[in-house]
Amino acid sequence: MGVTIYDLAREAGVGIGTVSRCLNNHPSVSPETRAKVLSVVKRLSYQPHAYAQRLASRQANTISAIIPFFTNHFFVEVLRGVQGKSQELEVDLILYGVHNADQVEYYLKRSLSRGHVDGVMFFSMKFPDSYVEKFQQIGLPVVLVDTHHPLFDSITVRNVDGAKSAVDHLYDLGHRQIAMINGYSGTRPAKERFEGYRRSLESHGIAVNPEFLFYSGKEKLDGFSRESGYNLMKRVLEKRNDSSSPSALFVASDIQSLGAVDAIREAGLRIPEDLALVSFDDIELARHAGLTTMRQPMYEMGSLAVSWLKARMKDPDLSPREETFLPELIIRRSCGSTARVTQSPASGRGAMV
Amino acid sequence: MGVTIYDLAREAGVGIGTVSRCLNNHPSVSPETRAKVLSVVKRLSYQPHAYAQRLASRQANTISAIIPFFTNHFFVEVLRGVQGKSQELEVDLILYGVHNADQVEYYLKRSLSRGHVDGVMFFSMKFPDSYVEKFQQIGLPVVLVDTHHPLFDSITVRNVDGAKSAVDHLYDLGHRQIAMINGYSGTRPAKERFEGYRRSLESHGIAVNPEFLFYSGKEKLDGFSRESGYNLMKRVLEKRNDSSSPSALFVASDIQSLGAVDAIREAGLRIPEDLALVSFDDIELARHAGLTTMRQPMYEMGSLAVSWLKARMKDPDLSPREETFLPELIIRRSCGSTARVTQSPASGRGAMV
DNA sequence: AGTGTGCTTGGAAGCGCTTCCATAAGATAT
DNA sequence: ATATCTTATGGAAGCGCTTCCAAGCACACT
Repeated sequence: MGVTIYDLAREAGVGIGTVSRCLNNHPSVSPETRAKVLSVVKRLSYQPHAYAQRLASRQANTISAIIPFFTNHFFVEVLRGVQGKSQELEVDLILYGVHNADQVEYYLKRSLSRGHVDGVMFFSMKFPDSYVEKFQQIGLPVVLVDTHHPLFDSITVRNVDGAKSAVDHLYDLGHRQIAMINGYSGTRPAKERFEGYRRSLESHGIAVNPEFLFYSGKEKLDGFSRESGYNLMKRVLEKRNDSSSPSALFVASDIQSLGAVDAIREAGLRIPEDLALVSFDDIELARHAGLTTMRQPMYEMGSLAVSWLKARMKDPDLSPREETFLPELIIRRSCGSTARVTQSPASGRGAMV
Repeated sequence: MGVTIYDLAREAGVGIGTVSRCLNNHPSVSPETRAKVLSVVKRLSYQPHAYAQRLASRQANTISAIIPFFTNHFFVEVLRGVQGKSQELEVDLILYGVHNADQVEYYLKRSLSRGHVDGVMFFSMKFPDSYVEKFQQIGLPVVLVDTHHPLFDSITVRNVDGAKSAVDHLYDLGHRQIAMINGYSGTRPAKERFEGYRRSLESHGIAVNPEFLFYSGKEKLDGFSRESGYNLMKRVLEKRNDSSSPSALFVASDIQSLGAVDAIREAGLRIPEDLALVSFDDIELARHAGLTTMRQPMYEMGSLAVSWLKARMKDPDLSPREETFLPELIIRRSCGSTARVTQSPASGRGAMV
């Protein structure tokens, strides 16, 4: 069906080796021969057979990304970075979107299939221990993003420092009664973001008030959902009439913050006058909703993952690297700060809150 | 490096043909032999070499999606459908995200590479004429989504009918002065959505008032952007003090609608009391912002594209099919209708407007 | 015993490349 | 003119699989 290098060789009156060398820019081909072959290539509109190349050259020029799919916008943004860099580096990207836990194993197995991909990026989930050894054995490069394992490269965000900055910001605005709404306490982000909260308060000589801590249970998305934010906020508001009530809230994720906003409005309270809010992630909705939040450099993380993977493909014996990104405080209206940092019309405006 | 079927054959004391047959569930293998081989497969933790399989079997079991990347949420949702179905059908999905026009050709060429992919999905952009013939020649299946070409399968949305429903809805709510904010007039969506607007008005005996038509220029994203919505809305408001001013607006896209909302709030007007709004797309932000809009069944469109591609891969001589999806009216607060259709907490609540 | 039938099986051929080795043809040195 | 080195080339081998053909075997039927 297709035109092969044999056709090219016959047509150009040369051998297949020469044709191959022309196609791959091998130096030892005379200019005339090269020109002759390339003209035939054009004339027959030859297309190389990707899998034959991959089989013969023993590399796939393809990487896979195993990523929880579109549960929130964090991943969209990360994926953008991954895709951008893959393209720049001219590798194919196979997308494995995880919707439920079973799929993780399936995709890992699939990636493991010899020669299928040259490397794997694994996002935001616990890398199953049972597969660590398999990957090591086969020597298939792995880069972890937003998750960690000592034997693999990993790119994470500094949740502790980020959370501390968020709470510091509320403190600097004069707040002393700062509550926290968190996700499920068994998750790393929840633990680390609480730790940042704790450190900020302690550094200012404030003791953590257990009454001010609101954790979600081990529910859908580990509590990092709009619903959980809504429900936890209700509980915060119930306690409001007690002796000491919080004047500000640090919410562990933007998506929860959105739910919290709903609950606050229902109660007829104003943000930030009655309750100031700072959250975490900087998903797209946060910009729209005017949430002050800690931005994770998502695009950069995705992009870096691809670069690292490529590096590791070249030199598989590199020892594991780690990179941590520091979240950046994005000031919008929900915190009540007058110092607006972001100035673009789309973020400066943005509806309500 | 890896375990091959030769290793399996030697180890199990059978021939390579038999091994291959076991692996592929070929019927003519005795149960004992099969069991023996499979146990060896497990013991050596054999992994097939994807590209060798693909080379030998002459099919890639892979499809590619060429898609404008994350310019708006339409594509995220479509991609979700594509990914979900690909997984169900066990084909690999290569993602080609288009950021600028040059990449289209590059990706088409890449997909064309013999044996690389078994089919291509092409989204929301004009399929370049120069490539039509090439795909036909090679016989590589193509499915078009949100765009059209007579020689290929295509899945589109009925913009005209959708726009008509949107405007009908405003009419039913009592509005007679209905303006329209549109994207760049050279694009199909802009043309078709205007056509629906026109038909609705005419069916109610209302003449189209040129003063009520606001088109963006050929700017970024063909005017389907928040900025353009903001700017056009400003122009609408400037004209507001004239003799007859619109009481409602049909906006050609949610994203423009969001900009329009910004402008309306700046002017101190209320939605829907002073100005009712209906737009098009139902991106995620629309739900949050409480926009009444025409929902496109994005997930379904993506999913169907994969199904069709698979069908066409089986039977390449199918004549081109077309499917059109009818957008669905999603009533939220921006239109002022009291008949709430959507009741889920996340959509019923949702901030402002 | 002879012939046919259906089920299993082994392994060669072939998918379209890359790569290596041998060789031919010049170019340079002796 | 001969030896030596370079440079350019042809094509076999091999990547790991699928598939097809030939053949072995057991059994049944004349």
